Amino acid sequence: MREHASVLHIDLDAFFASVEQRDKPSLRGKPVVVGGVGGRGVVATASYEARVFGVRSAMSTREARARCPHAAFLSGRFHAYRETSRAVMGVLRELSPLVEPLSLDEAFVDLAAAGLPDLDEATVRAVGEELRARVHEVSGGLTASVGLASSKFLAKIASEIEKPDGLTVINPGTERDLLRPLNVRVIPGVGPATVERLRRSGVYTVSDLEALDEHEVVQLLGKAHGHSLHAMARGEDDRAVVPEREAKSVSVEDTYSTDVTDRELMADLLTRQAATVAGRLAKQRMSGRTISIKVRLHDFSTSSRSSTLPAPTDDAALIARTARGLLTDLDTSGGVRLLGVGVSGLADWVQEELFSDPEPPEPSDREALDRLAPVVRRPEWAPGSDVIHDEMGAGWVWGAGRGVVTVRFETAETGPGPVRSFAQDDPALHLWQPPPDDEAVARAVIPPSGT
DNA sequence: TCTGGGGTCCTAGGACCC
DNA sequence: TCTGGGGTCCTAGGACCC
Repeated sequence: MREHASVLHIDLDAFFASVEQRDKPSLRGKPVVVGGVGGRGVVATASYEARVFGVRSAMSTREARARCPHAAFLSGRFHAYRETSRAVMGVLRELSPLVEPLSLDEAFVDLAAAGLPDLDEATVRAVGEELRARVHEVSGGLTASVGLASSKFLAKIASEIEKPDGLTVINPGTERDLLRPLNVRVIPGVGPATVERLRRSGVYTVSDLEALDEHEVVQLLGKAHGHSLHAMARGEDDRAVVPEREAKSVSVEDTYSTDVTDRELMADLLTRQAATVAGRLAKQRMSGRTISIKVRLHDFSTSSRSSTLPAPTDDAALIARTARGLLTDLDTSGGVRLLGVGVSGLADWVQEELFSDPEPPEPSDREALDRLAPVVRRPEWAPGSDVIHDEMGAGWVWGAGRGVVTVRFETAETGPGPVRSFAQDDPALHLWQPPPDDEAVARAVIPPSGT
């Protein structure tokens, strides 16, 4: 626990809707709802004028329309939101090097790293107010709510207290009294399922939770969750403000306005999503080993399937082929409302382990390969021992499974080359007859249009 | 015609290895 | 015939957050 209220949380009020009102004066003072406008859309943000009618985030757009038919329903201009967000985050970073964005409209700032002369209440309050003014300025008139406290958890609660367009400082020492009467739902990580479990144990408020000993909470909610909730109920939270975090996955998903029943169409949709994911990976100079699909059926039940490749890839064709292979596993006969493709297990694009294990063949191996004669196609390929070879160079078979063979190419002249994928039964792939005491070696004869 | 899209983290079981 | 005990990786699902 810090001795000063040096963690700042800032939250832009009704962010998406406010940007729309900023850019379209005719919407000012009127109910605005930003979100999915189609038949299966949900509300991302409602302006305060729309909230009066009971419109809330995550509500279906259908219901929002019923509650507030005269609101403006907009699908969102993420480019504008991102730009405004960038300007605001820039202001925060002028204040302290330790800024942790949580989303486009929210961030923590560590004032202990801001080089302030003092961190007493009057100082942090003044800093918070000045920040709100600066944000108003650079964002073209948006309002923000700011909370200041001795931890992330409490700073976030603080910013809610005077929302919108307000500022609250929770002074160190007063945290527990402030928390006790609040609903357990205020604790981060307590969602509907946890609320229900706690309710069955007669726990409604933070003070109820505080009365339980740690063992009981862990029993009820599991190790990690129980531990952190027990601590937070006591106002204990020593999580640091971390400025940069590496992405762990990249994914795309789409809900269709009507359920998809045609398997071929599903395959096409997955292929397109794979291309989108591959594009994002390439843009971030990342690649990943685990390919996942997500399928939501007509009844909203959701399944996922994943497959881990031997080496990271950002290749759209390989991601697509793997994704389509994973779909084979699932019964979609009732129709599908959502499909998604994701890649996780991310690595920087050029990473040593990509090339180091198993050892790529030495250039001299290439000559050895040339002396071998092709005979038959191989029914399956052995990662790590089969070698594929064509005019691009020599490559090891990295992965084989689910109908796909991945090959990593490398030559002495060009160095490490791409990871490419082939259908396991691709007629272009030929087995080379190994010498009597040599291990199995393969050769790929790839047409120019290959992969 | 209830219920988005982008993520993160945790759990639990099985495989596999030493 | 009587069978340990970790550790790590992988998969599937669930909860949660904005």
